[in-house]
Amino acid sequence: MEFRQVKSKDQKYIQAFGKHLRKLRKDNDLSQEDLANDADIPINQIGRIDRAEVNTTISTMRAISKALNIHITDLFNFDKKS
Amino acid sequence: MEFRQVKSKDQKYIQAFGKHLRKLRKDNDLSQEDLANDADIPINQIGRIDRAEVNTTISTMRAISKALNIHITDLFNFDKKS
DNA sequence: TTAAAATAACATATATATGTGTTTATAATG
DNA sequence: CATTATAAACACATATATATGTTATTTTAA
Repeated sequence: MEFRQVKSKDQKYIQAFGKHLRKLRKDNDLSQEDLANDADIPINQIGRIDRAEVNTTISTMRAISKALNIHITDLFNFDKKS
Repeated sequence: MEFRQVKSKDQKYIQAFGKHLRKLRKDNDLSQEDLANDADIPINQIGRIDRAEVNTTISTMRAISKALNIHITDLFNFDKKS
């Protein structure tokens, strides 16, 4: 598969999303593995979202937000303007 | 493909998401076709989201929220508790 | 330098996004 | 009521991408 980034025109947005998720995770002192375990998703998937390799789905976002004990919309709080 | 629903354990959540999207769309007096045109996504896709046939992605949600002139988080406002 | 964490590089099943055409439902109108 | 138009649902098919898995390499921290 080689190094990849999401192809979407929303690449920058998805990068910001990943960066924000990483911050939320680190603020909680969680490793990718910790969060993956808590959210019950594969370890690698967290890294892939962090690095904007995927344009993830509602259910994955929901699993992550639950694991972080935040509302799903908090995952988008990096984006203060519409 | 026959009648389908998302298989995710978040099926109910995704149904609520779709129902909420339908309300937002109708509040703006938009047909599925109108919204699809504004968001530059296929006509059918709006209906599929409405009916919870898909577990949609960030980029699709973003396209829709832009077309509705709302913030992406508003698509989750049906869900007041975490 | 050792261990832990994260990145990368493969591969694959399943699902999203898309497209086209048909059928059904809803609304408007003569 | 019948008819027409519009909107939405349904049924099929397919390219691409997400989610997943495994292993190896690199980075970071202890």
